[in-house]
Amino acid sequence: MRLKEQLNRAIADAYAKAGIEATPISVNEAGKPEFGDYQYNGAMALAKQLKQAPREIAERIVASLDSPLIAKAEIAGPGFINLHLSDVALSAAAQEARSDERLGVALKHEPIVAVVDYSGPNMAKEMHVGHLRSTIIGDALANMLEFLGDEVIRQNHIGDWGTQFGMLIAYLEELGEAQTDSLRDLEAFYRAAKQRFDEDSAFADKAREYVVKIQSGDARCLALWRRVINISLGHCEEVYEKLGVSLTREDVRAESFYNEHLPEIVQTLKTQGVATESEGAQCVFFGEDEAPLIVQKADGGYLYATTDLAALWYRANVLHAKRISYVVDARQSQHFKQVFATARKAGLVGEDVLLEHIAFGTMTDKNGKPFKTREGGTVKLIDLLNEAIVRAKEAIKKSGEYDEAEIETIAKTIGIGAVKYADLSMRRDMNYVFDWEKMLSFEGNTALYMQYAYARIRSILRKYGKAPEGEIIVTDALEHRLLVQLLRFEDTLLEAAQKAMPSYITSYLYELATLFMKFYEHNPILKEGVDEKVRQSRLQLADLSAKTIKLGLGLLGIETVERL
RNA sequence: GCACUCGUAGCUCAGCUGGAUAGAGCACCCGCCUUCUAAGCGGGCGGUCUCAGGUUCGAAUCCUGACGGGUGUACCA
Repeated sequence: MRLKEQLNRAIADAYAKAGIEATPISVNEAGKPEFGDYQYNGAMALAKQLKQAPREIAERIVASLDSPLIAKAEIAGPGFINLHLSDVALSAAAQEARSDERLGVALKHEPIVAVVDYSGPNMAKEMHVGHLRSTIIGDALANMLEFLGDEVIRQNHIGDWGTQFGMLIAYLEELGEAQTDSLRDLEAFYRAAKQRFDEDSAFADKAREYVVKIQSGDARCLALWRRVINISLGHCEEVYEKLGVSLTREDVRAESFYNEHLPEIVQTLKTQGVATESEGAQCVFFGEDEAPLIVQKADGGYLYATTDLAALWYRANVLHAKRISYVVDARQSQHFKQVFATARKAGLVGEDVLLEHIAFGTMTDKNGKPFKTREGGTVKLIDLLNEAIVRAKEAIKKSGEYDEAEIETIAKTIGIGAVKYADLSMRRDMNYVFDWEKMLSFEGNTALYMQYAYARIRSILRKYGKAPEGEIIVTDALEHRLLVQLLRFEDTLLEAAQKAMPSYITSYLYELATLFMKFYEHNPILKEGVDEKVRQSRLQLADLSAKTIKLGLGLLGIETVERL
């Protein structure tokens, strides 16, 4: 239910009715339960304009306020309007939501094609913990947009093109082409190849020559290259599978895919005068103090920026995207700013296409330094995930009796859930220090808290065994708050999707689960002595809570289990 | 040098389309399992929201500056 939209409309109507000629501001969620559910703070700002006391203005607004959603509007302090929502209206909406697969969340009226570019691992190395953020934030964003009705095209812009591949295939050839087993540990393979490259100049020359050969389409080199890419992609898919990320091979649109378009991109930029030559390279300039965007090197080679421009053109003109979101580390802000500006200037994307860099902070080590692949201190992503599952297993064994299969499922669900939640629950623009304990914690505000709340509810519903029915009757303030929180789901989701902020969802879910836990402690459901109508009502509140938690976590890519 | 970003409780973080006594988790102290899962609930402790100005009826939130951390800054991706 779009609560804010409805309340804002009610306020706008009240303005019109009261003859107030001004654009109302938006209602806010109330800071404290005593202040109602929502508050409207627009009266104070009007005082000067209307030359009237703010409380009097508030009274005029309240007198004209007429909405079935609002049970009571009170004026407080200097002119706050505290809105108390109607339990009758909310109950009806909640019942509707409960019987709807989408929990009452409307599909967009005008869906668009939205491209989400995320994960983008380098094929020369294994994924490490630094790749976690792009992968799971991007996946969450894609899921949210898709759920809201957009046609989402996931794009995994893998790094499969560049100088390292000459080195890798030269080394693979040297080992003997049958030796693909040695690629199983890609990190070790990379290190060994690098060592050969650094120590033997003849080998280095061959590696460089192979780069050219791949790019010019030499069949044998291409075959070797494809072998490396395939195995490397297999590693990634293993991680995606374990992580529960929705990316598939269909979503891969590698750097090499754009290779053939690069010359025409540069040509276009040159023809339009967007790119000019400087020190032999083709550059796009922005300002005195700003380094240019180089689109073609002095030696004729193309760069990262060129590929991104080609990708942008492709996404806007072939895929017809109207929103293109790059989920990439904040360190590349300037790069994207320049690439977007260049694409616009050259008309590679239309004015009506939203280009956004969904920047996220860097994951660092304890010294505040970003993880580096070649420094040995890197944690492989697959190792983190496996460790999470092991620790989850230990925690499970302490707390209950499960059979073997159940242990596997539950450990994976809560272990992976913990890792993803630890990351998603923080604002994405924050840097943070990688910490095993934090990633693998099961206490407090973690995925497990929500998963536990979910399992508790499912247990009650299982025990009851039938579908609850009848009205939802609010018997106390706690139930009212739970009900309001449940109906705030759509507003939260809309904002999270619009701003690409998965942490809005985690905050929401934590609050919801907290309210449910309190409700659970204080308001018995199946116990003796509970009035039958109240029981039916509470069962429904519990049911919708479970469904909302499951859906919300699901959009974040976090699973639930029926029993914990 | 220039640009971007962050600076909130001992630690990790919410809150930042300006609003009423600034919220969680962890840690620490106390209480609650003979009835729906104690991975939980209740209570306590803990803050000059980095600092200084400004805008405003009202600033953790907006603007300017300083300080501190991180990052980027011409042919890597």
